[in-house]
Amino acid sequence: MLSLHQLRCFLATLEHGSFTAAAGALGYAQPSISEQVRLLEQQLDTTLFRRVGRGLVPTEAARALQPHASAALAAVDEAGRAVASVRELLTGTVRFGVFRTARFYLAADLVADVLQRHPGVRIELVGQNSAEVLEHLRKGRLEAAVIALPVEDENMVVTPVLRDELVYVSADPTRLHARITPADLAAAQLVLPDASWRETDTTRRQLAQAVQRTGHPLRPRIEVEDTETALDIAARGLADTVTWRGVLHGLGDRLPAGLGWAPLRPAMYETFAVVHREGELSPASRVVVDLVTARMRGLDRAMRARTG
Amino acid sequence: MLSLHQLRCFLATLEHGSFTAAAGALGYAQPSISEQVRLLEQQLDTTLFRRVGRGLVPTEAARALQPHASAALAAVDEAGRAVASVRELLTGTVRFGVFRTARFYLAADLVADVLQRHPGVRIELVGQNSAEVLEHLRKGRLEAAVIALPVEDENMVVTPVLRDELVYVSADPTRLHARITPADLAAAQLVLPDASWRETDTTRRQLAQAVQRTGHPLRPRIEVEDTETALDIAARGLADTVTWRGVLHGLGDRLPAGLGWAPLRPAMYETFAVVHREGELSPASRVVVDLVTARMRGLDRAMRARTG
DNA sequence: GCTGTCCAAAGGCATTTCCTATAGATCGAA
DNA sequence: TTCGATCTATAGGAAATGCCTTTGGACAGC
Repeated sequence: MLSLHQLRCFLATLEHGSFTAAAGALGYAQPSISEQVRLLEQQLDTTLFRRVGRGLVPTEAARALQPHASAALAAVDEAGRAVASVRELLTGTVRFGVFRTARFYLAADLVADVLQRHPGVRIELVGQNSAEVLEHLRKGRLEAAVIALPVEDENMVVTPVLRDELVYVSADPTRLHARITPADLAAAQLVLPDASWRETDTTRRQLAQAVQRTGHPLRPRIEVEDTETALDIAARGLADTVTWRGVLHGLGDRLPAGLGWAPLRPAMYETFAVVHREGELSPASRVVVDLVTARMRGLDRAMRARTG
Repeated sequence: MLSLHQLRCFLATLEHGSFTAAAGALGYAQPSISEQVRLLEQQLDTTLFRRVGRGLVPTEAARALQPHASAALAAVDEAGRAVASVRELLTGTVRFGVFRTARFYLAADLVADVLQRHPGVRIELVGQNSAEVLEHLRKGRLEAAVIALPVEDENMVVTPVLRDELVYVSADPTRLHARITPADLAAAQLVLPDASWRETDTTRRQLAQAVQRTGHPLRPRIEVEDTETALDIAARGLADTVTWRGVLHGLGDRLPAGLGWAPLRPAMYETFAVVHREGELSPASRVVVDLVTARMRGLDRAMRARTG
């Protein structure tokens, strides 16, 4: 089969006009070049140079071959550069898994950070739900992610980065007394997000367990997909909801007007962790992992400070 | 150094999703593919596939590499086809050496013939002069040619194809008596072509030898480069000239009006031969050699018939 | 005719390539 | 959970390839 090396030797010979000169240019001995070109001629079943006296004269076939040989070498060159560019994070796509409500914690700031450091890259933040993201990690479709614990997989490196607390949210101040108990939750008219993931979502399961201990099922009056939709509905006074303090913190003044919150007792926590498979992480993922870790931990400190 | 084989293995792996499948497709054992891809990763200093469980997941680097790898393989493929196409005479350039006045013998018909049989080829008919063309042959810049004898080179295959006779040409009928002798030539006002080649041109040398035997030098009154110019001048009555019967034959009714011709005594002949180096001739040259041989021999027969 | 230059051929060493066999890991099904 | 099928990684050996040095032959220029 044709090889790049043969083409290189051929082009050098064409350029320098002799095997000897080509050998000099490429740093080989003359017979090596001679052999490579002969092999090429044999494989192409044609004569590339007429051996006349002590010189070589390229044939028509050689002239026909030249541009394509150059193109092949150029493509390989370009290939190396393209890969290097991905390796150096100059181009390419960075994929990172996130839990559904990550946007309230990381917002666009994470993306801005990455883009500022690596202006050429594309970013994909993928993930509908922590369980789904974990599955992607297991299947290798994602290298790293930030998701809610627990992650029961010994092949994963799990780095907890933020502990958040579930709070009760209502537009009615009278319902925001000091301690909201599971019994209160069971009695309340609730709107809950993550309709499609209610079977696997860890928040749902925590809530359901706590309420069920009171002898009642968790039966939200309204189910929606999106956290913000749930908050909007709560703001209209149609139902109360629960959400993470981090979400309220992240929304800031974009929180629908009129909403207040109160802690649950016993408190319910969710821990988010940066997760990736054991072994080497690609530079791209490394960058995002570090940024996310730093941001989430900063947020964690900020929220604890406010509580304290 | 990056090799095509590595790229082939890489692309097959990418396409089939596993080393095993790629090996099956390429007809190798699985470890061979595995090794080639590992080598490629090593040389590119990057990971192309994440080994996850029993499958492979291409990385961003792999996606960046793919189009360039394909381009390289395509270029090589194209190279092979281009060479094959030259080999099969579908395209490419046919270079053929001709003596200066060949156009009067072969005219455009030769070109038309070649083009009709091989519509893709380019044709170059090069040559200022037989001596110059012979030199090109010796240096290997030309594969084959049709030139005037003698060719004193034992490495050349010489095939005589046409014998032509030098004739005296004048616009004055009184000077066209039956036999033009060297003495007549010495006395005549002559216009001769091939001014630049008078030292090497075989016609000139033959003429000069014959005239010098009469004790006079050959001193043409006028010298021009082109045969047709010489004939034009002769037609104006400014001087007489000599030329080959084949030229008059080839010009046909494009011969300037008013010119007549007479044979020389003793007669002077020039033999044209198809000449090429010993050994294999490229298919392209073979075609032209055969065509020229046939045409010139046909012309030779036609001219002898007219004489007889 | 002599000399320097170039291509071709031969022999030998080192590397690469490819194979088989096997071990380790994982996934899906029983 | 276990078993079997499937895939990758590794090891070791055989074959092929690549490259070198040496040498011979042809040619060009002095």
